[in-house]
Amino acid sequence: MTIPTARRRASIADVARIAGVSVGTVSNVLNRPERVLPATRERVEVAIEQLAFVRNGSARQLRAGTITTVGAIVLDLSNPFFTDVVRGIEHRLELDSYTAMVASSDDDPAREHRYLRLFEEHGVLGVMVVPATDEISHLLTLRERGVGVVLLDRPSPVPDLSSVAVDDVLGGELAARHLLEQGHTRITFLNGPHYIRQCADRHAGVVRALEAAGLDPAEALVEVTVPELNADGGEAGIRTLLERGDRPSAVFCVNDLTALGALRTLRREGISVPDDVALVGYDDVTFAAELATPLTSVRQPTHQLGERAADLLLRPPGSPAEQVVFEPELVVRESSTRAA
Amino acid sequence: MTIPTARRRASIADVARIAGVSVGTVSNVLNRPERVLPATRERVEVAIEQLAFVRNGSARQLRAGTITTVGAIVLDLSNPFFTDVVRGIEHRLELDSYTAMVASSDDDPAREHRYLRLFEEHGVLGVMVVPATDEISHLLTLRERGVGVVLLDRPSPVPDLSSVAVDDVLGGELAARHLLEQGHTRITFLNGPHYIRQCADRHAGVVRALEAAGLDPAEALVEVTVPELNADGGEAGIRTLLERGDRPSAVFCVNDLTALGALRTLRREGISVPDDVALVGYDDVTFAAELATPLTSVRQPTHQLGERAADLLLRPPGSPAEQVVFEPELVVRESSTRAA
DNA sequence: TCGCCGTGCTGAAACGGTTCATAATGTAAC
DNA sequence: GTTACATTATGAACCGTTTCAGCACGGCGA
Repeated sequence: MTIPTARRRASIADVARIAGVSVGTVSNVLNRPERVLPATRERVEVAIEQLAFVRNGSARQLRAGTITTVGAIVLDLSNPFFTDVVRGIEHRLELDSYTAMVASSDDDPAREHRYLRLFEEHGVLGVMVVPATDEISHLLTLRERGVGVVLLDRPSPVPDLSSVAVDDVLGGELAARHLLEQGHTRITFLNGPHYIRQCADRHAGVVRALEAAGLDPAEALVEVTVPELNADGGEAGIRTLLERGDRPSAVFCVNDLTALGALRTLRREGISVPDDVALVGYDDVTFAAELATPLTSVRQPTHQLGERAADLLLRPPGSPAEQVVFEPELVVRESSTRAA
Repeated sequence: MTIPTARRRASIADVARIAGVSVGTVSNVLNRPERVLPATRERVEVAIEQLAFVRNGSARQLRAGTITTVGAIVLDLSNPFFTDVVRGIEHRLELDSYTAMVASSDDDPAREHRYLRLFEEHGVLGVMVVPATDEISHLLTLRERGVGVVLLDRPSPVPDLSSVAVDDVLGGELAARHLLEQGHTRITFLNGPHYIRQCADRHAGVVRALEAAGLDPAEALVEVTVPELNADGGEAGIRTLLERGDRPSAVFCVNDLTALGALRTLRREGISVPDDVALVGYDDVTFAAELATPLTSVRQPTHQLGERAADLLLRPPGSPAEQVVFEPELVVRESSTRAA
């Protein structure tokens, strides 16, 4: 058992003493080396090395107010969508030597508040948040207190708050239009509840595509609400359909996990994808292309989403707010294209 | 365009003035409310509310030395294995109201160093690190300076450094033994290069299983080194085999992504899994169970890995170092069990 | 010789909390 | 009425930096 040496960390004063200079000079060596004579600088650097001196970030920040840290809160770090967004954020921050504190709220507003408070106490420059609920007044008051705020994956409801989102209506439209182009005249949509903005928007997109094709959504669209937005939800959705005796020809799933469950269940029932049923997912997760039947999916520019959010946050204070909306892209694979 | 109010954040002195008490009393309200008369406390709380006062974490930490932040560095946040580990860490930290700063090093030692320095400057209690290389002397010196260190997913090479890892030798053995029990007498192993510890260990496990079964590894084991540890690597591995005219009956893949590529390629060549070839993966990623042919895989206790690491880090200083090694578990699914 | 200027360094104030010795006040015991 | 003690509140010292007014010194022009 080793007793950790509880020896106090070396301070700038210790360095100054060893080097035979004043604390001000040590600080200059650290922050404006050009103001210090090379000979003096050398002595200070040797002392720093010798003491293994590491600046105390708290004192530094307290005095200088300098902040190179930002916060990011996403709903779920185990969802590839959000981890990709975070990668984009980190990527952009690195350019300016900023660093991110990352946390997941797990859809829990209380956790979101806890992390926001922590970030604020640590004096972050700003935060990027995927809000757990539609209630964002706390983010507005946070901003009033001087903390930068950028909404992630959610368009801002007020014009003076920056946000970065993806056009989910367009995403739904792309998916539906593709299926219509494949000759289908009736689309089954395995969707989540409409109080989730993404679900409502994607639904609106499907409706738009149907109307553009001269079809009546009341007839041409069958919407099935799945209990969960994952593979089990997809399985349940397909079973519901089959039990009603409704055998779809084209299925659009609100995300790839749901599509995965649908695919599995259709197969087990002896229904071939894409020969009997065309299937389209959403998110284009990494394994979508790797399935036995590669999955057609709507890809969102996750990396750019994060990069742009960080970009907006790092702009000089006083810059006008911006609402950025990215366009999703359809990636066509085997699951929706009947073999020639 | 809104001009952000550059108004200074309210300080504890402001609160004291408004409430008509001293700064010490405000501090007591915040930290030891039971020492303050309810009436006084009330007045202070009203003032806090009124000023929207938020403690300055830097000043707090500078003076009190109190630290409730820890750092975690993993190789790649977009790998589900690591995100699950991080979830475990967060889960454990939450019990004691600690918070984690998370970063990914991308296998880059320079990034690892940069984040470690940042964490140290911010006075973290300790760090949990999946080291990017075998070189860990910087972690030892970091610990000498009073920062807690726990190695993640890597057994410690020195006895007085704590670590949390999974027994990869056992994992390899479990996979191989399972295939042998299915009646196979020759195992093909799609593996990565042995300088990656996990690959070398899993190989050793396979050898152990073969020897235990009385087989000569020189004959019963065919190892194919794949160019990448992902689906393309798996595809390449299978193609190499088939081009040599070697049609395996049992394939063990070093991870699930590799297995995915192998599965896809075998299928395309008209080789059935599991009827013609038994297939086993490693990691038990979320979609392993969701494939058209659900994949047998070696599951690692990722969540526990993270929880335990955080646990070790939070122990009182001076606690003896511990090397924790978890046991992996085989999850048998269709891909390796020939239909009866 | 004197005054002026630029360079390099010094040392103390300030940042915003926590902590602790001390003061003020009230209560109980004798 | 005095002493002893518990309860609350006070305010100054302190944490380790950055910043900045000012000092020492040497060189230069008049």
